[in-house]
Amino acid sequence: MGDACHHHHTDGPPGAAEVERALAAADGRLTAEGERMTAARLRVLALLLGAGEPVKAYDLIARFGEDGQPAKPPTVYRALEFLERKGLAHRIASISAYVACTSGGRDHAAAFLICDCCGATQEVSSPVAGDLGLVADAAGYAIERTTIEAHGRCPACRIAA
Amino acid sequence: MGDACHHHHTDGPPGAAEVERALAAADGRLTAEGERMTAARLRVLALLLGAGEPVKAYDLIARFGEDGQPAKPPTVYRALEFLERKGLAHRIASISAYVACTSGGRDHAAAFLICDCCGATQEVSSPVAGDLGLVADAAGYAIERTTIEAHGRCPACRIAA
DNA sequence: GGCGCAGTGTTATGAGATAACATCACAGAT
DNA sequence: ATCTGTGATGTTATCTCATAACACTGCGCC
Ligand SMILES: [Zn+2]
Ligand SMILES: [Zn+2]
Ligand SMILES: [Zn+2]
Ligand SMILES: [Zn+2]
Repeated sequence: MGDACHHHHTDGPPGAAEVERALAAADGRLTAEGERMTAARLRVLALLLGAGEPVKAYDLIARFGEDGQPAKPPTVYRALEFLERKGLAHRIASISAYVACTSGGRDHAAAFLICDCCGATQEVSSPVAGDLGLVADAAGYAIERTTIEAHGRCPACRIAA
Repeated sequence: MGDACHHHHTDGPPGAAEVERALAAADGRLTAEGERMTAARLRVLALLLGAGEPVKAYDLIARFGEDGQPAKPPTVYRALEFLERKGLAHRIASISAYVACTSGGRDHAAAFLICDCCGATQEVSSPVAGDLGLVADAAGYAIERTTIEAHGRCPACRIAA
């Protein structure tokens, strides 16, 4: 990101060590659950974690090969679907991008604050989803998943204006 | 819609008379505001109102001509952009579809309850957006627009299962 | 009547995502 | 050790969604 301006956000991409730890944790957890954390899935998760902000699917596809070779679209989309299903990544529908989960939980409703200026994105564990559930209940709807995204300016970009 | 099942929702498409009234109201309001409610814009709004549920952009394109002639994509996308800007229509990001606004207001944060079974969609004037605003404030974000969508089953489809 | 601006028409292309089918890896059963 | 079913991949092609670019038009304004 960083299209509109070039501010850098404070909680930038995590260091390689942090990424490695997160990858190992994810690998361990899923393996324990009987899931197969394959090379492609790990690679996509590594790219998402390394970015620290939403990434477009075709950027993942382009960066997929360690040697610069791109992947075929289905490879990455399948990995994304798996990661999303397992709560390790989220799709941000309003910008058609994907981001690594930062709230750890396995299967959870997430909400996002997205800076349209620098691209910084924060996953907030939402009281919001709960509220939406109440509204839905009142209307008789049985909710299965939610998309909650707020766009605006992060603290840094508000100042920089 | 109605892909997954064929239940009919209660508040189906509004009758032609209702559509006409809504169109006239929109036309009047925008003209009063100095905006130009052109033929293409009216036509797209009419299609959205007539459907009474979310419609894909390319369905609008296909149905655009009264004689069965499709429109060119930019024609419809421009109209949609205008209608959305004026608060007469909304984009549902999670399904890439568009729907006529049912809550009248001019520029407002909307939330949606969407039935994945029959496609019925309800716009709820959201206390949710307010909550999200609070969360955003706490994080220092200045919110400009929100995307709030809940997927699940409508009352009718819950029963039909 | 010359200008500026908003809206349209048209062509082409970019960006996002999936269908379909062949093949492969692996765990558990025989 | 083989068989066999299931889940994962590789590969090709295609589909859906959306916009860039540029020429042209209608209209209010000076
Ligand atoms: Zn999460
Ligand atoms: Zn920012
Ligand atoms: Zn609305
Ligand atoms: Zn339904």
